[in-house]
Amino acid sequence: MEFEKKLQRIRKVQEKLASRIEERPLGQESVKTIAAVDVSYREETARAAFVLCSYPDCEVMRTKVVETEVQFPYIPTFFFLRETRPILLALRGEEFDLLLVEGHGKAHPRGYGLASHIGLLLGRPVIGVAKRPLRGVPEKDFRKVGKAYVSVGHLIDLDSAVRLIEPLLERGYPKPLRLADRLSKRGGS
DNA sequence: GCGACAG
DNA sequence: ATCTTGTCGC
Repeated sequence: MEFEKKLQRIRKVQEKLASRIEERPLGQESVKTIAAVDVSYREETARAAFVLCSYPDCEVMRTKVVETEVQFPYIPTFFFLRETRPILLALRGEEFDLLLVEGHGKAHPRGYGLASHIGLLLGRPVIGVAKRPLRGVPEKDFRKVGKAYVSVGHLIDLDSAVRLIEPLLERGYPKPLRLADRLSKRGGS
């Protein structure tokens, strides 16, 4: 089956899974720890960094870096195919009240981006945070917070996501994600 | 040929 | 994301 045919099949899956995403308020009081994950690449190796911080103080409590073989190329709106594996590996055995993922959640053409997928798989609250918006996405599905485009991943609503992200802004971007980004590039190894 | 989008 | 020095622009 050719490439475009496979993508068409995956589009259907995304639309189906999107209906399982749960949006609901998440109070700041219930968040004591917040985690962030980001992935960098070097040849055919994906390196995922995990950072756990206290909330809202944002003191780093723990970090981790893992590496795995790249499984998929980057295809806009199918980003989750490329980063799900390395991210799940980095999150294995970790605990947190809320997770920040580098990439969109509901702010996606089919309402199902990487952050949505990770949230559904984990069954934990997740917020999608990206540096740029995707084309053709309803403005109501995301919010510009500082320099970041925030959207619902899973088990949280947009207003709660925005309120929870604001205290973490540093130079316009959530500190935990900046740390994860830096760690995935020049940490360990 | 046209258009071009998370990382 | 990654390749990469200096340079154009706010």
